[in-house]
Amino acid sequence: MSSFDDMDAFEAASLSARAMQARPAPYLDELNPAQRQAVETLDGPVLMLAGAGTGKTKALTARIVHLLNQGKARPNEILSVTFTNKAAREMKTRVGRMLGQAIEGMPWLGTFHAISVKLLRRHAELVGLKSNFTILDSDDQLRLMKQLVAATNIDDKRWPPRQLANVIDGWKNRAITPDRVPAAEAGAYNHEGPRLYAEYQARLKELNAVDFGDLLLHCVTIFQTHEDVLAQYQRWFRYILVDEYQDTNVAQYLWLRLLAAGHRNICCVGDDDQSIYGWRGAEVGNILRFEKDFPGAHVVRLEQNYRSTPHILAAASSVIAGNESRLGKTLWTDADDGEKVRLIGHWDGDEEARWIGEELESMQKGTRGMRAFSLDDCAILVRASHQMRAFEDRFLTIGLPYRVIGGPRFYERMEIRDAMAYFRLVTSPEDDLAFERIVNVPKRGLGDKAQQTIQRIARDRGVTLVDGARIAVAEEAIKGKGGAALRVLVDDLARWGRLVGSADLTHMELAEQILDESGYTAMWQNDKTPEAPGRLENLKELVKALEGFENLQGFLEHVSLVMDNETDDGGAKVSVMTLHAAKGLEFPAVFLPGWEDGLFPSQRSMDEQGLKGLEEERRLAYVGITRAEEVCTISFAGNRRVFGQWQSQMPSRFIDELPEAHVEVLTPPGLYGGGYGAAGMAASASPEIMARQMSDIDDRAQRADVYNSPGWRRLQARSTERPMSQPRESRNQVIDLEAVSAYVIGERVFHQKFGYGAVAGIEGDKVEVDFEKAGTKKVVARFICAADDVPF
DNA sequence: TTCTCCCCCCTTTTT
DNA sequence: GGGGGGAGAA
Repeated sequence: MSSFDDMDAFEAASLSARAMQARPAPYLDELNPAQRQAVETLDGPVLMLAGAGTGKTKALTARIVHLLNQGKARPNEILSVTFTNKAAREMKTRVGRMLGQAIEGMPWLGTFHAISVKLLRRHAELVGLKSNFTILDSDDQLRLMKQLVAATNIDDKRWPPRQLANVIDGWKNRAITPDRVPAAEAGAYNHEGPRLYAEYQARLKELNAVDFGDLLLHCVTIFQTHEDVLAQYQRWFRYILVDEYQDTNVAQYLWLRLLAAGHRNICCVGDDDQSIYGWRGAEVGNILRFEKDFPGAHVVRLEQNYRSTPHILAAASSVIAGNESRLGKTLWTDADDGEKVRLIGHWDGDEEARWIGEELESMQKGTRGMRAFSLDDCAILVRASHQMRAFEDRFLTIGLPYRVIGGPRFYERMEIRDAMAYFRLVTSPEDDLAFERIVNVPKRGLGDKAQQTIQRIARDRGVTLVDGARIAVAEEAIKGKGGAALRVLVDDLARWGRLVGSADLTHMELAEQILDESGYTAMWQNDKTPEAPGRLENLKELVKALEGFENLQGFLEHVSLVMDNETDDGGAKVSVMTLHAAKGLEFPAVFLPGWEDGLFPSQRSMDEQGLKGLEEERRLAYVGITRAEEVCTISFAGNRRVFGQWQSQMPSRFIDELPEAHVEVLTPPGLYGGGYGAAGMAASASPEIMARQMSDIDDRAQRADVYNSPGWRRLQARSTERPMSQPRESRNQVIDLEAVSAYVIGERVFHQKFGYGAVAGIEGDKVEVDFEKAGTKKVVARFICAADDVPF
């Protein structure tokens, strides 16, 4: 039954081992010396420091194959952990391809979370859960937090429940249980953090539910408190492989270290320069500390890059060199030069999207002396998901096929969540959160008051909400229409529950029946809003997605772990995704739009994390650039809509860090030449841009002022006054001196974020300003401008 | 109870 | 430009 004693797996294992032993290991010949060393050093701890594009997945998969080939382990004795489902899938197919056969027998190749679920289902009772526990999504999690906060005397305006969720997540990421919250952090969330954390955990237990963080945390707890269980797995997992080690958080680190403690056959692969999940609790320290944790570890560095051209590599290296804390690697390649990294500035975000759209169209035919690219070869990587909409809008207008990866996800849509809540409730009636979600969806006349009655009854008798509702119906605690509707709902739930696993109908039919009989489908059919048809479509797709699973439970678990619904209907498409989602991927042509200070690097990251945040942003820039194989196009806009308001933007500081010798500035006519006003616009701008410009009130004045803004000056300075060949130091000096000398003490200045103020002192390239609202702050000179020059 | 309007705050990034 | 929450009306 369990994969532990899975005979199929065993069969597959011995089969493949024999098959591989019959002929030599061709996969080894394809490796370079460093990769080969990483693959062949099978026993003992190994740390593979693998820069971007150095073939680490290849090495990792070859290592798995080699383990099997050498008869070191059977497929189900290898624990192989990744961070994303995508990476897990990829590795599975690559191992299969290398072995020359489909590989079904690797049950322990998966994400930390997927593997943890598997472990936890077996040992749930050790942490007070039943093995059919539900996994809450962040939506449920937040609703639970809200309830807890509401029950406390806390102003949820000042202390948003979301913040509590972050605090608790942070603790879980560091494997801190409620009883172990450090004294220094007892003040978190208005001093209620630790108590609410304990309450939250208690509530989860009542609900027989876990959140994402719990999956790992519970496993660690089990390992720490039940030596026999731990020992069993230590013996079972003879070899451990970990991908993206730089992204492990403390909980994951403990999880791994406990499992590897016996034989220490652990191979971690990572790149400190690609650590981009610090906000999720990732500890780069884990990778830096590896040799201490595992004395005698073999460290292998993969530095030959097989992905990108030298220009792209040089640009990436130059940017990442700005970071202080790194192990340091030198990537090299023997590829031909190819295109320089292309840099282009735009008037605004719409213009940027328009240009990229047009560029994509011409690139399909081949343009600017480059080869032709298929849309599948192209990707647009953004910092924040809201940037994707501009591209979607544009691509829809011009009919350019695109695919959004990791955007608003299928399973996060309202109708899908509602439907899933029905399914959840039918398969596990104790799922109170699911009940709350659907009790009045569709409208059943069960408003706040009725729901409170149900809650009260349930709490008083210590039963689930469904049972509470049943009692309310029996005792007629809820009168009128609502009461009648509740009776129907309760009966329906019971009836559907009896149909689960029934031989008379498939789980797809059951799902359909639930949606129809509950009135949920009808609710959307009667809905006249424009999105209703789409929602019905999605529901159909949901039922269709059920086909791939044996039963409803299996499906629900899949969904909670794999939030994306991969449906790709052929045809070449350009991919649009966040930089985070792009990690581990590569594309011949990459567009990196929105390189503007505040957006990228993100203001928030810098505000909250300071230099640490900036360095993580810089690593993100590095990840972005290194996704490109042949062409990398970076762009920024002078103006952008932020929360629906036009705001002038300054080019990202990372742009200054690009090496000039490897960058080509693409300058469309009319942008920098000063002729962007009426004349230049008529010639080059598209009708809709003109229309928008015309509709902007006093746009003429605005435009004139933008010319004087520091960002605009910098833009101009960059492309015209100083040729790209000028050495970098002197360029920076020029800018800074320029900016500083522009101010005198006492002068009234303006700062994007802090507003108006008076210059109080000048120090290098920093200016001390007494802001009227924000107090005295030292700011970088180029972020302020004379008060008269304010761009609006 | 529900609907609608208005105001506020907001947005990193993901398993 | 958009969603959530509160207030007030049908």
